[in-house]
Amino acid sequence: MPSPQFLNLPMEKQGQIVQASLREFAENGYDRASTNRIVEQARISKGVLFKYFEDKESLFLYVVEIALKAYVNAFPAEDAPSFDDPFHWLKEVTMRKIRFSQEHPLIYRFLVRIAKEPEHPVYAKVMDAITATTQQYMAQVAALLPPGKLRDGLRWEQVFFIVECMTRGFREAYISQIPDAVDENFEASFQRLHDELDVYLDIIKRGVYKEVHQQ
Amino acid sequence: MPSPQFLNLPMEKQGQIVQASLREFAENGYDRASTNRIVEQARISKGVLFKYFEDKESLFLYVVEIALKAYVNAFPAEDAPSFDDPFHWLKEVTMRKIRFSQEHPLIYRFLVRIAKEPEHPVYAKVMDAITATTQQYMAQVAALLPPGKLRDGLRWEQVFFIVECMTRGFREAYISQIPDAVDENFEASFQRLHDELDVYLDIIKRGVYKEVHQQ
DNA sequence: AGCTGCCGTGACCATGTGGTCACGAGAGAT
DNA sequence: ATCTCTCGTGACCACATGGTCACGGCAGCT
Repeated sequence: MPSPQFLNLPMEKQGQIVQASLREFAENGYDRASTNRIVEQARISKGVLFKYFEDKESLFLYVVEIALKAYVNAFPAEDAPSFDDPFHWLKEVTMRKIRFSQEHPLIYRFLVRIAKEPEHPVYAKVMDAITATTQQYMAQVAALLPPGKLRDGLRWEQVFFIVECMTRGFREAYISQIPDAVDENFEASFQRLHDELDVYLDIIKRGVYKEVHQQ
Repeated sequence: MPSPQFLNLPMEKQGQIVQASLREFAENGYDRASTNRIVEQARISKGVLFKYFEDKESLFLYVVEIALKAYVNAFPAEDAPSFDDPFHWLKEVTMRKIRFSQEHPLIYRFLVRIAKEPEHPVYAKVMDAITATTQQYMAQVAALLPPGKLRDGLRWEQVFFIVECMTRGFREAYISQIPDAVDENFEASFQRLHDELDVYLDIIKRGVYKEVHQQ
């Protein structure tokens, strides 16, 4: 979508523009985001922005593309976790999402913002890409879901649903205001999240399995 | 906040204005909402709207007031449920929220919209009012939380957290697109929700209690 | 009929928006 | 030195926004 001119720019300058756009869109949403502020932040002139991109929407879509690419990269299919229990996998996915939100806070906030604007045309596309990513990540899992472990009447999709709800609330509550830069005691807080998450996943696990999994 | 002029208007006209504002704000959020469209929808002229309300924000705050009043009324303290198990109460609260969202879809969407704009000044106020409502509703519950029922290391606040996450996802998934008017087979779908909700609450209950509660 | 006072009107204002375009700086070629 | 061509500039445009205000209609009084 961007013009060749843009793609021939030094990476640093491309980065400036993308970063400024990400921030502006993340903070204000699509409509309220101002191209004036973007060019100001990116230290370029108004005119050239619209030589690089056809219009505001084109810029937005490009930034969406970048964000999704980064997101997908955080879930490389080749090292999807092997597991003996689907809950290992659920935990791994959640931790990767959290790690992503800490390593790419701007992109994360950008995507979260989009998720709050369902009326916007790209909403469906972005959400599809995101769920597709984790679903592709779980492709092998689907086939291996152990039958008979769940209490009668329960389906794995219900389990996934409740886990997804919980982890979303978890992410929002614990990392709602992430700084732009990575925190210094990153690993320490990461470990705390790890433990806390275990508590909640264990609740659901005990709630859905026939017999209690040994701790 | 509105001028006496407005309050002396026939109720029907007041209703027109409030309804038009609710819809415009619910659909577009505060910033994107257009007073031009509001006066158009409400069939009044631009000038008089700003005689009734000092400015856009004042109108918005008034509408917020109306919405919150309606919400609070949906949780009358006098008939807070008596219970032998906090989960009865959790279920009752959730069902009332769902019922409210079906009986006042416009107001519900309006409040949901606000909940998606944390940067807006009224966000905190609205969220506080909402949580205060359910908390006041549960005042007696807090004192009566049965000790010793939870597995060691678990706290009730963790249980409430996970239930809140689950029920929010539940509401969003099942009633994301509610029509403006109440559905005709209202009670039937309400019963379905009832049953489905039981499944999820039961999962959490089994997950947090020491021994399984008899079904 | 004439006067008064209030309510509602919509053209109008300043401001900010997404987007344009005539201009100029400067590098390379001759 | 001059020409050319590309890239970047920022004043500028039409438009939509929240908000204003001189005006007119009209009910009630004298």
